[in-house]
Amino acid sequence: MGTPAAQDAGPRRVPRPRADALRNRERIVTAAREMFVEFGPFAPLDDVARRAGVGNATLYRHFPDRDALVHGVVLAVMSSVNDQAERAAAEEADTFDALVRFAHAAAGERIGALCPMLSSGFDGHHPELVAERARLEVSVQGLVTRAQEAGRLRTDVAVGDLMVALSQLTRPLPGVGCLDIDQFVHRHLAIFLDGLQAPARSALPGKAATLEDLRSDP
Amino acid sequence: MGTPAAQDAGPRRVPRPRADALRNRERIVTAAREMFVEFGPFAPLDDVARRAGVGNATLYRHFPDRDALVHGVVLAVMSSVNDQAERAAAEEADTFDALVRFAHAAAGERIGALCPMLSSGFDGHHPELVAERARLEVSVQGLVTRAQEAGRLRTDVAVGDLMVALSQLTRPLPGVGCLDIDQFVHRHLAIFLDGLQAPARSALPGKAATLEDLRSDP
Amino acid sequence: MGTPAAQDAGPRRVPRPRADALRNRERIVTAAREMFVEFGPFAPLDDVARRAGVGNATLYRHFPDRDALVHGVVLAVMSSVNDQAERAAAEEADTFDALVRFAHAAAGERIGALCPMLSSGFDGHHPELVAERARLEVSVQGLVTRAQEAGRLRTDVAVGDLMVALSQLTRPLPGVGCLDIDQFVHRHLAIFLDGLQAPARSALPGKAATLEDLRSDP
Amino acid sequence: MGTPAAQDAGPRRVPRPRADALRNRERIVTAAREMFVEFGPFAPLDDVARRAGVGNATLYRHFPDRDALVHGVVLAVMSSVNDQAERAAAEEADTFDALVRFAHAAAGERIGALCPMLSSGFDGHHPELVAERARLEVSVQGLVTRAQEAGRLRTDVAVGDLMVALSQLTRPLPGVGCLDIDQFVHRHLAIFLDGLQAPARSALPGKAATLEDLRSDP
DNA sequence: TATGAATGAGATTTCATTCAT
DNA sequence: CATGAATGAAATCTCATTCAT
Repeated sequence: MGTPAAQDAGPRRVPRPRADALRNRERIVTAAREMFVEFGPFAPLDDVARRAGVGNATLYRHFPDRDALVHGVVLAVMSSVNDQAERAAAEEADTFDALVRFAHAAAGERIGALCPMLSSGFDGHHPELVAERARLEVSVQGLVTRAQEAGRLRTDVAVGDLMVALSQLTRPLPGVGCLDIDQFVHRHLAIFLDGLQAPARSALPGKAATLEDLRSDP
Repeated sequence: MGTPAAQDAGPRRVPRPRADALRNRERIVTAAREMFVEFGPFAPLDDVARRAGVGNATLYRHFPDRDALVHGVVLAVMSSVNDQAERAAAEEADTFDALVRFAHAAAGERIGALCPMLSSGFDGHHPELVAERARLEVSVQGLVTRAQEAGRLRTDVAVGDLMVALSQLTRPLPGVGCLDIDQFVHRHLAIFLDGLQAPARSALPGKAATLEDLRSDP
Repeated sequence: MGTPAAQDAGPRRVPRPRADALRNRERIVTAAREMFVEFGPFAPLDDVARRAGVGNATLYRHFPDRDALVHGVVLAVMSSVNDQAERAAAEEADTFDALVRFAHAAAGERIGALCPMLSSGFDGHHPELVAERARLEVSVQGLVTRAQEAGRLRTDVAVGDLMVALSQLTRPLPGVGCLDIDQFVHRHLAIFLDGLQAPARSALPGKAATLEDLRSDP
Repeated sequence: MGTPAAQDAGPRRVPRPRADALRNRERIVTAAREMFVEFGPFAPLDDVARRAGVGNATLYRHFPDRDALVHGVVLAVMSSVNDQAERAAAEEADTFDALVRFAHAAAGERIGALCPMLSSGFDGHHPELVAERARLEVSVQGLVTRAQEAGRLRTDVAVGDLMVALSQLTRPLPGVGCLDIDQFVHRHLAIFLDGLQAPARSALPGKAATLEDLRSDP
């Protein structure tokens, strides 16, 4: 006490998570992400724990139930996707090329695996999720807006359309890899992106999907 | 034996299914199709039976296990889809319009629900399935070929590309209807179809998917 | 159809539970009652099922969760106790003797084992429970009232006092039979019953407990 | 070694427990006593530790397993009860009044919570327990003997009867406070004490319980 | 020493499938 | 043939206890 280190914080309140605990949490999220991509969001949690190399109860310490784990994985994927969006915006000269690069990068991040996770009990109002969505607003929405202003992207679509179709087209098929969908993903994405270029050949039914529409319970 | 009734078949060989048994089978397939669309291919079979209004053991009499039931549903969906393809080919003058009409009709038939079913243990060599695929060969393949020959469809895609993307884009989200995907399906399909029109704006990665590629275990 | 048996009931609605199912249900309740007496209301349900000689899932078919099972056991015990009360009232000449006989009989029925069960999630408003309590109202309340009117029972106690003290004094000690409480139960009950005889030697603190006070959530 | 400090003990033999360790032990026993009264003797030990405001491992340092903790709590309760007995004997003129006062005081000390604890693996021969029982012998046994010699207490009961009935009548109902038993405890105790006064109205079945009978494994 | 984290064993509950009426 | 009931295997989750910081 009285040391400089003790000044800016109360005495050992929230005593900084231990290094090994952080590493375990990381490993669990990684394992869960892989398992969910491969077997869907109902992969046995014991298997997730085994793949992460921890006991099952350790998993439950970090994530009290499946929904919490799904939440963690969704956050991780969204974060990666946002990273990709920011990188694409920064490094790509042409506005549509940036979109294309982002889309294929997001496919690589297995963004399609998010879809089935959203079906689980899911709190769309969780602060962390709201924050990550705000980041998405800035990055991907930016990509879309700039491409539209440059006349490179048809104006009857919105960012939600891009995200949903991107996710659907890249959704994995849970279970064993009979009919490996991955080999087709980038083809179909390319076709869809072609369809996104202005001018529109056909009038689109329905209304453009905004980010708000992607909220679980609006 | 020897009686007129026994002429075309041995005694009590295939004793012609009773009318109520046939109706039960039909109701089970219908119920299973709805449940699989709503909850995915792992919906509890007892629930399927309850929705069909029969006892669970009756379900098991008609379909010895889940795979058999999935098989039945897949056949039913493929059959409906083939019907739609034949109708579109017969009634639509423009070759690409026929494709468009077929695609939206197939989306209405919930073809996307097939995807997760293909993950189950699935015998791609089953005679009925082979037969239905042959019908697909004639109908949808015909739509594609004609549109390509008429210069209305880019030539670097194949029928497998259409079927897979069509299925993926229309896949339902299992669970409660948070984020109702259905409202977007036809939009995204329209965009994808725009992308399918010739000439191609971008070179497609990978190779075109044929019907053969859609076999579960190639 | 058209038979007399089919007249008074719609066609096979609520098709009368099967004999073996009824027997199983009975066996489960009996086993649970024994286990709860011996190990308390948190005895493993698998053990209950094993003692009943059925599979665990059979237990869950009859009683969806522990509370339902506890409910069933409580009903069974209350029913037995009510039987004892009616018999004592019918066969015993002296009004206080009837109370005494009932109390010891109820102790033999292990009424004390009810106490810890009431701690579980427990629906005091369940119709069956309400009915059984009404029966208690008639029988035990009758015993108490008559004894009081005959001047054989102090008038500053009520039926709730009797039931609670009777239950408490005869509560089993869960776990192995170290310190076998059973050998003392009837002694202490006799002393308490002595204290119940008029005239009161001491003023009682608090207010008399009615049957209403024994409702879980009043 | 050889230093003055090491004279009365070998080097670092029983190095006198630190003040904070003692305080922790105290807090753990208090918390455990409260939790056991409220939730029974199987309250999660992590919860006990949390209520005590210490880490779970600290609890395990002081009490290697649940039985050790139960042992500690039982000792604490017995000690309090003995205190009450000595005070009642010293301050109350009438011998039966002393018993009455002691009984109600013991009820206030939650002596009833001891009952379920005796079900746990319990070493009745532990020296500390033997010592505390000896103290009980002197204090409560003294109260009983004196009242009997004064003709104020029926002679067919023994101190074990008093202790067991007293404990049973004041046992708490674990779980949430539906049916709050506490409001009735002192009523029933008063009735029981009335029944304890001489002369006996009824012959008691069984044999009087001595302190020896309360040993866990006789 | 005190602590948060980790762990495996066990309890509850669900469900695909078989049995008996 | 149709049905309700029964079953075991597996999944989720809890908790007493040990480990490492």
